[in-house]
Amino acid sequence: MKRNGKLSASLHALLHMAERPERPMTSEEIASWLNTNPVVVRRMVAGLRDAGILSSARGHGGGWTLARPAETITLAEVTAALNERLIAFSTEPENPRCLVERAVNDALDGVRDEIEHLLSQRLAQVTLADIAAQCGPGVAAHLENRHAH
Amino acid sequence: MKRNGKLSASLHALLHMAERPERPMTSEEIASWLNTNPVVVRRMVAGLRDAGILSSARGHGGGWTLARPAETITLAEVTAALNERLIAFSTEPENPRCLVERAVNDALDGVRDEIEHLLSQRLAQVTLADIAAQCGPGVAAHLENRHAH
DNA sequence: CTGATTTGTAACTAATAAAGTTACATGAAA
DNA sequence: TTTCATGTAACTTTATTAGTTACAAATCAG
Repeated sequence: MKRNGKLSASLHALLHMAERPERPMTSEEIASWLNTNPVVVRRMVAGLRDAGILSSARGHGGGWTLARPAETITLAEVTAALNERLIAFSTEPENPRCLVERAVNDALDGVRDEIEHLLSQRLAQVTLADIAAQCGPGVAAHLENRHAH
Repeated sequence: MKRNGKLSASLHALLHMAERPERPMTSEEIASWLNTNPVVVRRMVAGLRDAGILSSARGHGGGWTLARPAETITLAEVTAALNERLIAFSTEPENPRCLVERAVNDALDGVRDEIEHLLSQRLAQVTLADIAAQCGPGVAAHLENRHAH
């Protein structure tokens, strides 16, 4: 998995699950799609389970399944469940007593809050089903070609 | 300097320069404000010089000065000059032949482009002078207190 | 019940990216 | 002509992230 690739990787996994909602998928399978290993997958999607987006089952025939229909899962929810900070600039003070630094960081914090809010709104407009539709109308008919690794 | 702290640090430095536009400030001085060292400062602000925001002078009495008034320098320009990517999620493909992954990354790329544009618009509304004004009306009268390290 | 299978997690290791450092060249002023 | 400053390349250090190993806990098939 690429660095800072958790959002992309999670969505990738969720979409494959959306294609076969009836069948639980193991961390092992998911890991092979994402070029990573099962433990990383479990760690990554643990938040999605806690957020009620996925359910997991242990043991024989276990694995991961969508906890609700793809139409009801927005990218905003997925993003929030991952606890990733998407806006990258730091506003940690280097010297808290400097008023100039404080003013700079306050201004940047304000901008970040606004932009995170806008980002969240924008991500809330897209569901997993919307992206699945973008895979092309032929995709549903060619399941076996979707992962030609 | 903190990680991903270049935007904050650069603005911090620029504001101190805006306070004394007549006097060139050395990389050494700036570095001490930012808790870092002069070479890191030079590297960081090189882009600001190239963008016409700062001018530099070598030798005796040299250093860095604002190339134009603080009222005309927006945060958007500063951000662009730093060549930092502020939206942090990766959309590098893990497996380019997977249509699902492509659809996910295309969607995310679209969102990122939109948000980066909004961010840039928002940052364009704020000038260095605006932030200086936020330091409080008393600041100009107490220059010596602004860096009580 | 027992063994196979799968998630859950802690602890550790490796890779990567970012900042810091050293070294030295270049240019300007005293 | 010495001192002070930027400019930059090469290298080192640090912090973060991903990857790995190891093992416990749960579930199901037989």
